[in-house]
Amino acid sequence: MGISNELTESEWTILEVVWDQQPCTAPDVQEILKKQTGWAYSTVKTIMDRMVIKGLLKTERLRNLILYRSVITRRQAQSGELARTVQRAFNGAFSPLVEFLLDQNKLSKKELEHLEQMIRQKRDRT
Amino acid sequence: MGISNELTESEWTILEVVWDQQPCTAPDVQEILKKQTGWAYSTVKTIMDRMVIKGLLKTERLRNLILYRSVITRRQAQSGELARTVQRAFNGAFSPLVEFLLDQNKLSKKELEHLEQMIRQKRDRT
DNA sequence: AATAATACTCTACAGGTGTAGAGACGGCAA
DNA sequence: TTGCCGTCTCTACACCTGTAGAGTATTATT
Repeated sequence: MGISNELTESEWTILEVVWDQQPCTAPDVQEILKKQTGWAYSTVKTIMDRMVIKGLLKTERLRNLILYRSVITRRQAQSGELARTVQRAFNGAFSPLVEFLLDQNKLSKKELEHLEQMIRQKRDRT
Repeated sequence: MGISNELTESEWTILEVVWDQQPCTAPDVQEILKKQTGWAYSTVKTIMDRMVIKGLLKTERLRNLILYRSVITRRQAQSGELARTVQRAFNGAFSPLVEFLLDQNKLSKKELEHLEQMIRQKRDRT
């Protein structure tokens, strides 16, 4: 069913780290994000614990440590985010979204070629 | 520069109506959304006034009425939403997004054909 | 064993969002 | 002119999110 809740900016930030490092502790995450965000330890910990409550992360105790893991994969998160965007902004239809991308010149010539190839492959196999 | 603030679900809901009806009053919008959302008049009005403060809507007085208009176009809103999604979930790269769409089989055969054609056109002209 | 270091827990608070009731105000109908 | 109706304004409140300090517990060090 994918993920239904919307992820906040902070949650994405945390998840990126967790996906890379899991299982990991809150201090690990804080250390890694220190430079990028300037968050204090309690900040990171609070967000992570709230994410556990929301079912975004799960924990396991190891001695006196708490190890965090992500419940959803990066792919699931991407999928969810995209689905919501498409739902909200493009009224649920994917194709207009792609047309929109093309229209806005968001893609380079190389990317266009690449895509064309992918589409052809896909099409031939459908 | 596009729109920088993120739109909430409610704001999208309101904007959809305003884009269709502008200039329009808060009671207009409330009436139209009544069935869909069940929002009371004050709810609609409050959201709309907050949107004015945020610069999403603008107002004009006509007699004792307040007429609302959208400051941003639907296209700008879509663009902003998409940009944010791509930034957050796909690390800023558009191409992986489209590949993702293809991978997930989000597009029908017809849409694929259509896209292929569009891409070819685009490519030839770039 | 005493102390330092580390990680965890509790509590707090400001600002944003969803939601809306109650009251004020200005035109229009009787 | 008086009252009613539609519209607006003010105020409120609960919940979520960002942010973090202070205190407590547990482990490691000397």
